[in-house]
Amino acid sequence: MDASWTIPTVAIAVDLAVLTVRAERLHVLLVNRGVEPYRGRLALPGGFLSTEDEDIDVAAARELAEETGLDAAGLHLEQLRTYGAPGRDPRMRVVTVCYLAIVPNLPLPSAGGDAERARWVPVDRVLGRRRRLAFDHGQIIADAVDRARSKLEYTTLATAFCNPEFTISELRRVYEIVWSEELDARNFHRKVTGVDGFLVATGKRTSGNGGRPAVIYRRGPATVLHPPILRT
Amino acid sequence: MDASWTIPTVAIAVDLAVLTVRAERLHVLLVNRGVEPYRGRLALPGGFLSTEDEDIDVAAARELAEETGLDAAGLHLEQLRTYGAPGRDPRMRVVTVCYLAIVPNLPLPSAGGDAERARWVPVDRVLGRRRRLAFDHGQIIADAVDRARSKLEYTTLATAFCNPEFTISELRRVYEIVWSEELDARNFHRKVTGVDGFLVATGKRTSGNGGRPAVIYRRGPATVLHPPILRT
DNA sequence: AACCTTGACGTCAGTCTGACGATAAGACCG
DNA sequence: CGGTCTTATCGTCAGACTGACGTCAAGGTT
Repeated sequence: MDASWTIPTVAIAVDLAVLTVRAERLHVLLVNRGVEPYRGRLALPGGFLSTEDEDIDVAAARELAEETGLDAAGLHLEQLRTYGAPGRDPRMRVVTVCYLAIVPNLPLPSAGGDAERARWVPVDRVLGRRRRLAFDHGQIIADAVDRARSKLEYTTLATAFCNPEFTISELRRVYEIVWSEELDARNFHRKVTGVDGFLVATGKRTSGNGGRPAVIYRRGPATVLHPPILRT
Repeated sequence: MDASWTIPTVAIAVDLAVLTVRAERLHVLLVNRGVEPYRGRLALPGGFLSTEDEDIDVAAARELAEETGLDAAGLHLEQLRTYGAPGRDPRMRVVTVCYLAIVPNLPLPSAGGDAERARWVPVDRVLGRRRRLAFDHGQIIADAVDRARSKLEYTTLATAFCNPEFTISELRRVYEIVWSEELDARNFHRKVTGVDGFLVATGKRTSGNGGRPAVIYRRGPATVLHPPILRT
């Protein structure tokens, strides 16, 4: 470090891996890139900091709102990892702070600027190398799915895939689809109702679905699962 | 975003939360800051990227080597989180990518440049607000300790606190000290020897410690614990 | 040799788990 | 209206796991 050394500065981007369960499959939100590099390829939604002073978490929430039209408040949004290998963007040095967002199966309000290019893509179609994504976004999605899968075991994250009110069956379908594994409905019911603060009964019941009406729950105050619900 | 908008760039720093167990307590490596801001305060070791092209993971390994004299190869080094609130550094906008390093209880080779100012500080003295650290480093240490505590449950991370060869008692002391919780030696022995690929016996035994010699183990190929070793 | 210390292994009751049976409560269909 | 299908909820039971704790092994110390 000689006397003429100055602190190097780089561009900071924020990318989002937005996951949801729809049509019995795990999906990730992707956009078609309209500009070089990787023009025409699918990519994670994201962008650069809007100003030099923007908080990173705020930038993530802003991008989520811009790309999905959803308000970040109430949705699950957590930092995933930062990807900073040189050369991952051919234009310039970019360090990307990636976030994992979990949203219920809501219709994307396709109004708004960038959101029109956004679409849901099944993750197995992305991870199976059927499509090559822009940058290192394939790896990022793999990391995001790994994180989500393992957090289902130890936290109440699964409720973030559900609407505010949901049944135990809906919650079980989340586990089954994210894990790609069938679960016994009776044992699952016993486990989730046994965890203190996981589920809160609303008193309401479903109707009209054919079959015995299910009790409708809301997510409880717990954030970690004691005991955990482990994969086999 | 008007036409004159240009991509903002910020300074990227890499900070390290290096944890070890020594003298029956969990310690974190801290340095005395020699420059403003926060001159004279304790801070996490770290620094800016050396060049605009340096990989972030490489920068973390380089800082670890510079500050501890240890070779990052063989040590546990994982990304913890990125802290990017504006104003966390009063000089300029800095985004810090933090890493969690776990090292065995080795004497710090105090040779080398920055390492002379580095010292081990018990984490409970830091977290108890007994000392105010520079920047948001107190929060970062709290996050690092949380991560370490919870990874002991589900991964083989505890072996990273041990020398390459260790006994089950030494491993148990790691759990007890990191968790601040006493564990039954007999049940612990049963659990760790029951996990496939966690421990590999070397065939050697300890001697001269007073008491029955202990079998010496080496870490096995497993990285996750099935079943986990849960806190109460 | 008696005793202390630490490690390794056993016992046992209570709990949790997975596999699966039984019942409840609706829709659908003749 | 009763039979049947579907889905939800509750129960049963054997095997695995857990925590609490006893026993023996194998070295030092006095």
